Amino acid sequence: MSQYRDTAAGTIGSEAVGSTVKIAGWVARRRDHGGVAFIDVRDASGIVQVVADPDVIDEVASLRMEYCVAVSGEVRPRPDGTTNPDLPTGMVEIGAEEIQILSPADALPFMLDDRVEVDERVRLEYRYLDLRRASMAANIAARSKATAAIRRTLDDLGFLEIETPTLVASTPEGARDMLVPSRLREGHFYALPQSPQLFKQLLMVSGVERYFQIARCYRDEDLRSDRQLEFTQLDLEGSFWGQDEVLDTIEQTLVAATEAVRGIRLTEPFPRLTWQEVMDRYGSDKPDLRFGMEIADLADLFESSEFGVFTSALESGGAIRGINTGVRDFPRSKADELTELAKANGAKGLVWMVVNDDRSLRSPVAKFLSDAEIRGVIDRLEAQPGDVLLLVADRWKTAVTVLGALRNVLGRPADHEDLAFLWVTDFPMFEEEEDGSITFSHHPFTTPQDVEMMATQPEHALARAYDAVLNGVELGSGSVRIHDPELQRKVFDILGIDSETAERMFGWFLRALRFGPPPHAGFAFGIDRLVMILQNEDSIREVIPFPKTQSGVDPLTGSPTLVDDRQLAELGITLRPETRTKLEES
RNA sequence: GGGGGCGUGGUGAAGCCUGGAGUUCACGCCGGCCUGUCAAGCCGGAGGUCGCGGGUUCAAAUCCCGUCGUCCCCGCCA
Repeated sequence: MSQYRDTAAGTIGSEAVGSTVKIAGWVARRRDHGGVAFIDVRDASGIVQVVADPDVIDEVASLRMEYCVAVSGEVRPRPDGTTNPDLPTGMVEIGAEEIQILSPADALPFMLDDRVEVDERVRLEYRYLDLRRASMAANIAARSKATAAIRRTLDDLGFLEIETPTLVASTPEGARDMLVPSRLREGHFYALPQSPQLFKQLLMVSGVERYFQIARCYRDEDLRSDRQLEFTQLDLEGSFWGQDEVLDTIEQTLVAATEAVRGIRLTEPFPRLTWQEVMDRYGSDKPDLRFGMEIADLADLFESSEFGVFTSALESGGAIRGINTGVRDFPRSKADELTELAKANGAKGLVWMVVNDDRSLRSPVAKFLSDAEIRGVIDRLEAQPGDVLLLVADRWKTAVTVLGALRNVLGRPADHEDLAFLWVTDFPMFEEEEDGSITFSHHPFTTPQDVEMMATQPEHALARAYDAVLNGVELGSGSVRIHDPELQRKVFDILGIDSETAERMFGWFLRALRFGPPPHAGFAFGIDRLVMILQNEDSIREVIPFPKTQSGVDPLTGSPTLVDDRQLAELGITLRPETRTKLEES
């Protein structure tokens, strides 16, 4: 196998008894009994127990945790009563004949088992040690299995894997660009791609027809447990395609990745729900379908109510919606906490009700409601004694999103043992900004479902855009692209982008659309997020070997760093005075 | 930009609310004993500017203010 070893430690079983093996790896544990010592040697394949006599092998006394060693010896069965059923190699042990210390290790900054949760900053500072832990090694392996399965699937379907540039032109739309100064053109900047979007569309114009890429993407926005400055997407595009071909193909990659990582075969096709439907039923465009607690429309029950909060909401065109959160303790403090949460999500207030044994209600608003209204709510929400009901009367969007947020807080499973994939289709074409202006909800190259509607009632126009969702997490999105320059111009027009601006920003792309572009559609989903959930982790950082902290710092390498003034000079860059001052102060 | 949690020997925690000597527990580290352990065991030892700065007080890990780091969330993320 190599000069250092001929056998993988974790693969040694009873069938190897009697043979002489040479293994190499790290000292995971050392149990020194004086007259005999046990050394657990770990390599990438697993752990095997080495037994050594300190009187025969001098090295035993100096072995410490995480020393890198090579051991040769005879595989033998463990004596009766000393086998270890928790270890795949637990029926055997290696009687050491020679132990060679390949390299020693300093005392560890933290223990490499999963017994205690070490501060993440320290883990990142010594990430190479952190990655030796079984759970992290498993995450790395799972990620590799997932991408391999995706590549296999797409290769079988005839896709070409094609790289696109990572030094690209900055565009003012979308997320903040990560910028790279140009030395050859002083004062000019490249941007790192937020996605290969326009390049993959150009490849369609080029006649590629089936493209994919496992692409690194960059967005200079604030970090979260599911967001890093750089992340990896499966990016994919197909010519002569509509939505169905995209969804079917992406589904195959997700099925293959899940099977590779979890060993389970998902049921296809995944549920497909429209944006309107998931908003109405779950109050989110990325609903978690692992639990019910669906939102009910209660407006018709209160049309002639005496309760002003409800009637005024309805009179102003709003909605009254509610959820049944089931039987739970509901002290005043909980009610206050949920009300705060509702307000933080934009609601004016939250109506809570607890169903009494006699099917009356314990609620601050009970006295304003008629018996018929109370019966109506209980029936509509299929409430039983003890159930806690939550109602919001507000603008439709506010009512459902608030209840959606409450639903997640109250019902979401703690882990990702179960998997609930779904498609959300028929997204709105545009959404309204806080200042009332209109912006695209996907990206400006998305085909509208109805051109007429888009022009006359853009706020109600739907797009041929769709998202993949898993366990309440947005995996990714895609759309049927515009391949008609005239239609593209209309979309820019509605967005308030005049033809001069469009020409300046995307002229090179619009020109390509004048050379016989095929109809095409595509998708991209986050590999990090997918593997995170498949591996039952709550942070994307657990499946990224070398991630950054929330402030964008890598504690291992210290990046980002200051650079030499000479380097800045070559780029024609001077730091702003206020920046210099800030740096000098710190 | 905003809200919240955390910061105590190398690691993890308790102590903080209700101020009174760096106190405790587990892991690790160093030394010793030990021939069947697998989180080995037993005995002994070393190791801390309680993140940093300021304030209150006779006295601050503990109370107050600021600051830094980190995590979670809102904004942001076509």
